Amino acid sequence: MPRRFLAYHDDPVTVARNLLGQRLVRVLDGRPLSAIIDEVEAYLGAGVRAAHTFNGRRTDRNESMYLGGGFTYVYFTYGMHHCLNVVSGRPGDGTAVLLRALEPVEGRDAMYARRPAARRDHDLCSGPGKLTQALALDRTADRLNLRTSRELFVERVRWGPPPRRLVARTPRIGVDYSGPWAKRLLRFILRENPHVSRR
DNA sequence: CCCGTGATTTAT
DNA sequence: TAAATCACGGGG
Repeated sequence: MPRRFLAYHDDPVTVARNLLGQRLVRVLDGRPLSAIIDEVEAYLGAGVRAAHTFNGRRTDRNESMYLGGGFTYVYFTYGMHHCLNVVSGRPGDGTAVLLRALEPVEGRDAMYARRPAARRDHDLCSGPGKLTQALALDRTADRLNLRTSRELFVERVRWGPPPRRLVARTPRIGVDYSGPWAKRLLRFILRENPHVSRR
């Protein structure tokens, strides 16, 4: 399976673009669940507000963000939700890409079982907390190496980023507190698909 | 609109 | 040590 095609050590904007349209695979009880990556956000690292690594912050929670490209950073927030990031850059950079929405492909029945509130396919993974619930990802999935893990990895659907005309850019969701950085167009969406967050 | 829920961060 | 915050989701 082609899973070493992504240059995870690139900057987070490049990694974000390259992840769009690729297939995220989660193996659960020996069975693959898979979904196309439709919406991502880039988090630029230590110098930039809105990043968990702002000001070089380094704690038990965000340690994996410094591991360098290809690792996972899964954090717990609002007392009940987990969010999945793909770490980018070089070790120490503290940059990452937040996965915000997926289009379910394989194992939708298993996803519905974990997402009682979902009524239709586009409810399963249309948000960062929803997709971790659908794919059974929590802090135990933090610090995984996507290049070698057999439980979580990205499969190549296409070389390189999608054509630019198929990608929309907007400000990131939920970072209004971070001043001028909140306006930057760091959210990337595959155009014309219903599987995005904030429907 | 508002609230749950608890780890992390920030203020005192 | 106490209070506020939070890269959210679900139900009105």
